[in-house]
Amino acid sequence: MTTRTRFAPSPSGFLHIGGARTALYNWLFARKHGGKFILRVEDTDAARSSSSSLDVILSGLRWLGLDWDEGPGLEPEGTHSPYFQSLRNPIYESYLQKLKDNDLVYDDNSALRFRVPDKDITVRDLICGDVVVNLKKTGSTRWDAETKTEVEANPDIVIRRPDGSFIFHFVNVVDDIEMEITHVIRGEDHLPNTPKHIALYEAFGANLPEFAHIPLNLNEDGSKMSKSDNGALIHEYIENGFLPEAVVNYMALLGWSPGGDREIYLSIDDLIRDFDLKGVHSSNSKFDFNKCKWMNAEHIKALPIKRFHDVSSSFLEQAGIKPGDTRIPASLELARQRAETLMDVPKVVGPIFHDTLAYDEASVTKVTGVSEVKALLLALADHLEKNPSWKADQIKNSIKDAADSTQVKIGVLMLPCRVAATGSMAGADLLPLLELIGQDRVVARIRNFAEKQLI
RNA sequence: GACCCGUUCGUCUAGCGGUUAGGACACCGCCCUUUCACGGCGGCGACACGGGUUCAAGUCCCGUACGGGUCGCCA
Repeated sequence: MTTRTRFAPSPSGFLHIGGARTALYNWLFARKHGGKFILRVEDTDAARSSSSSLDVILSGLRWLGLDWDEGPGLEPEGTHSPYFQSLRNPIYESYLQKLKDNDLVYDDNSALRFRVPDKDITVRDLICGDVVVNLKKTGSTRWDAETKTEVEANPDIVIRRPDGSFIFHFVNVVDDIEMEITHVIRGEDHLPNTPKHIALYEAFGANLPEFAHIPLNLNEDGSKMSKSDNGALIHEYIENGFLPEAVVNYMALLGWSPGGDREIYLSIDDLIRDFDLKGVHSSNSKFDFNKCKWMNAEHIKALPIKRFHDVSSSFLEQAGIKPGDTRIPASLELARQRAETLMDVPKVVGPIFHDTLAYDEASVTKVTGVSEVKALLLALADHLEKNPSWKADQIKNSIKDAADSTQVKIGVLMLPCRVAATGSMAGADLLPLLELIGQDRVVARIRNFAEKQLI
């Protein structure tokens, strides 16, 4: 039997990191087993659905590289079309009829309820192990959040609203049966729902899929991640210059481990090969944005220059650096060792392209503290101006000469030179950077800085 | 409140009854670099607690504490 997994988001308008990770685990599992990954839109709640909010999810999945074999956006969508729950009502009606035929549903104020069996139901979860629940018992009381008391409740679950629309548990199970899903991999928040789903499977006489409930991702303070939290939304990663492969790498390791020390997966194929539900934890994890950035930097360092160029171009353009500029390739080589995200790239290479520098205050203050700095810089400018060959090693010689003539160590000149020429004490390797900026501009900047910025 | 899941450095984790409890991020220090980084080396730092079982327990069992989840005509 072919392995079939699915990701079933509601079109909320956001692709949350937690949802993305759920999608990733389903995708990895399907790819590992040569199976199919199905995307299904759970839009039974009409009020929350719109095409634009779906686009956010689809584009986020595409950006991550999580391609689906059946689902929206495909032509044709697949053999179980449609993949929007709002379009599948006839299917739900026929399944409802099966329940009616067996007297398993009844009317309750125009809503329909499914008779829950009075027996222990065992969820055989691939990650959490066996979980046994009696729905009749646990459902007979309910916690009222407002009064903070237990109240009597009807354990039978509502599967259809008075307006005829179906409820999540029902459609979820029906679709998973119809779409021949073999492995239901989803957040642990669904674990308590699963006995209900199993009761429904049994009522339909359907075979159970395998269940795997993955732990939740929490904020750094242990609270539940919501869309307003730092790093919570996939499109923030897109905008902030993250590489999809780095985000995938980080997400994969947040709740799963291949065992051993391996962390960096530059190749998605390696990740697919190593991925295993057995390595998924049963405890929640906290999201560490810092480590995610570090991982992104690792991936940037390993990027082939061509692709680094491609993924950086939009960030360079935003900073007013034109695509065809011949200085870009050399600039990128300078930037790659320093960039944690692609947003850092224009910051690092900016001084090569722009003459108007925003002098960093702390850097200027530091330079001001160097004794006789103005005279040093003017002497440096003179030596650089006389340089016959504007290459990195020659530039170094000029700086050395300037240091000799002013009787300081070369190290003393480096910082003022850097700040004068680039605006900041932090930046790329200075000599090649100066080479790329060009002799006239470097000299002019140093003189200008000495006259205008230093009092 | 009931039910369910969980608990190894601050964080992500390795560990599958016998380990000086390993790695990574972050942090600190040193080296490399007459610059910024990268890199290298080192430091700090954890088995929630209490009972069992066992010659031996982070590893198995039971409690307690703590964290999370669920208890909808949301998904």
